Amino acid sequence: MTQDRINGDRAPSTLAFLLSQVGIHASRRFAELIAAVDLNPPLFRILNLVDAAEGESQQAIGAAIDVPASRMVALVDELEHRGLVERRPDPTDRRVRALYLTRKGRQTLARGRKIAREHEQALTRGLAPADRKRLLKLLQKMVDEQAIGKGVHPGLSDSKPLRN
Amino acid sequence: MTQDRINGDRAPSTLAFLLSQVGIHASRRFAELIAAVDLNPPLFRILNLVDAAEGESQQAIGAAIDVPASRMVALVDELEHRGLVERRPDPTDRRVRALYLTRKGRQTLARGRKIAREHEQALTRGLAPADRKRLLKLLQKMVDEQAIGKGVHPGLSDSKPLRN
DNA sequence: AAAGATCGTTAACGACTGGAATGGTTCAAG
DNA sequence: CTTGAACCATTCCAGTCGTTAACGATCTTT
Repeated sequence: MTQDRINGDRAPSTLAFLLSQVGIHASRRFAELIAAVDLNPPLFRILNLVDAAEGESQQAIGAAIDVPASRMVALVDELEHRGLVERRPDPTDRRVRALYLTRKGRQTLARGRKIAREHEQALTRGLAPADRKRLLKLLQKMVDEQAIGKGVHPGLSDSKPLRN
Repeated sequence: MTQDRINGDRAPSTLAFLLSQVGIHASRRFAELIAAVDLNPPLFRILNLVDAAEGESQQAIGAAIDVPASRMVALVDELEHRGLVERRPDPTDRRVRALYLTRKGRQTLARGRKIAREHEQALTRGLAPADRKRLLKLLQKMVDEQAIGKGVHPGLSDSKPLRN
């Protein structure tokens, strides 16, 4: 095979670039793994949010992860069709569709979380515990200073092949 | 404004999640900045590659960053239309379109690199030099162990608003 | 010389998103 | 009360992108 004679790595590899590479890799990989329970990152994220705050409105949850209302509809539809989440009328506001997890939803969420943990391990495999801790702190610091949103990022929902 | 009563951050914030957040943020932000010279990440990436290996074929360069041949066409078209890159016939293989930077291409590349440096600084602002170094090493280690490709990731080409 | 790869290109299809417009509903002001 | 602004959920639509498949031209291997 024609070796990649082209030097794709000769660059000093800036932090910004590395961060992008690793971050996107992490996302993609997670998307692949979470597909095992028929979820994609946004869906999984929503399940988590609903669990953390049951009874909230779609938009409230959408706002928490920067997902526009119009998109939330389809996402929640999906979740509801699969019987993972329920839309119930809000007793105090008839406009609102309060979200609740179903028993099945909790099960799926639990399985998803397990996958997330495994992903975490796989990703940090090769890093000593001390390193992990350090990395965590450094990243946390960056997030704090960069005012990085906590949204679900569009375009990373599906698990692209990711040859590897 | 209705405070986001929903706890979007109560999660232990795993390394995987943080990495995704930060990485995607870095990509998005860079896309915004590089737009100042009318480039998007893939285009900038290609410019860099061509500079590093002038005279290479489109596909060779595409392979180096995991961009399929069919996509390279449009990308290089764009670059060529703007007069940043030239397609020249390859003296030894008439199928090949060897790529070369134009004077203007070099100028734009230089400007893009400056932007990249500024982005790097902005991103790591708040991190002590020692921290930066450590972070760099840790990430590098992860990349090595994860066999992460050096591709340009689809879906992150344009600069979405990224409220902030 | 023939068959099988390879390069660049084009066309077609499908996937995904966000914005605008629409009922129904609530809330605040007068 | 009554009226208008703000708000929730939903539908529709349009623009963006990227991937696959097929194609001619050209090289290479046998």
